[in-house]
Amino acid sequence: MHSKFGFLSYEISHIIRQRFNKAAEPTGFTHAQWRALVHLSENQNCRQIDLAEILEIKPITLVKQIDLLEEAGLVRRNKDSEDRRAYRLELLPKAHAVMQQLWEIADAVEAQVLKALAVEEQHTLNALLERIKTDINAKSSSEELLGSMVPP
Amino acid sequence: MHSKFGFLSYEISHIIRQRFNKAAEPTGFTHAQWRALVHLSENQNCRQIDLAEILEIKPITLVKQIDLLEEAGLVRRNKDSEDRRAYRLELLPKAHAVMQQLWEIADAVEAQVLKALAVEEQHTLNALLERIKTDINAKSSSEELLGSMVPP
DNA sequence: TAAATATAATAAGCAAGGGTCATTATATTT
DNA sequence: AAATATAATGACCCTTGCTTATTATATTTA
Repeated sequence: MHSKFGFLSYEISHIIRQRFNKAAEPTGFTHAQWRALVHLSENQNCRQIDLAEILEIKPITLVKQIDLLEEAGLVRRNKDSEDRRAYRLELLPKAHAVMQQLWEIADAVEAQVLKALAVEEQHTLNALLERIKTDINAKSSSEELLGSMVPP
Repeated sequence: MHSKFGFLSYEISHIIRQRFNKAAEPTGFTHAQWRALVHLSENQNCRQIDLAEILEIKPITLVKQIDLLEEAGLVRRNKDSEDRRAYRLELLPKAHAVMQQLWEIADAVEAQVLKALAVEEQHTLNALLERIKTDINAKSSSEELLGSMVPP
């Protein structure tokens, strides 16, 4: 029998995104922007390219999300004083209020989705997923390393 | 500390889809069509609306996937003899050959992604996700039931 | 130090996956 | 018979992400 981890993880995360987007609709923010906000708050004043790497999306994909967050007054692009090509992303005060609201939605959606599991099982699940994620990241950076050692 | 199950499951399934789509590119099928094929093979001769419900997508979204699978000669729409509005979806012989090839890709991608976990841990992970999925399905059908008992 | 190369942000335009709303042809209920 | 519900689908839109190319700087190399 084949494993269905791929389908399962996709289906569950799809449900989470759908429910989040629906519940967050009045705020005007989507799950993708929410993800950017959370990672930005954990890496304040980073450059766009850094945040893109953290989010594992291409810089051009992030540009549009930042545009939206900037229009909404949650984020400001500050010129990097040391590199005139780059911007530093600043999380504005308004962002914290919005994020509090979005965390409530995110937590509620997640609790609903995970309610079939005991708290201990939820920890196990998260720990297993964290290990998968860490391993993937480690592998891709060792590949990058390998790539840089074998120039074209 | 907030749980990040939503982000984790999204990120991992996104990686799986990306890798699958890349590896399956020569076959001309995407992960969404692959998912439809697998669920159809487990529910042969069902109607489009049934398959859409199984896949948790809207019927109109499925229409396009079935169009592609039909063009590729993997699926045939047969008129339902009891309901002239409906089609029954038949998996053609060619589908089985293609699916064998796609299972190899899917299994390889999954093995790569899950390789940080011991086989036993992989089983635990799948079992936990299955329980989440089952619980969500059970809840949504009881909601439907409830809905039908309280007409608008 | 001038020239080649790399990098940060971004514009233009595309793909995949999914959705809403409306339509047509049947079924089912009233 | 008339009203309502349902299966498939057409027209068109959204979200998230991508590739390729451009501009303005930085950095490296010859």
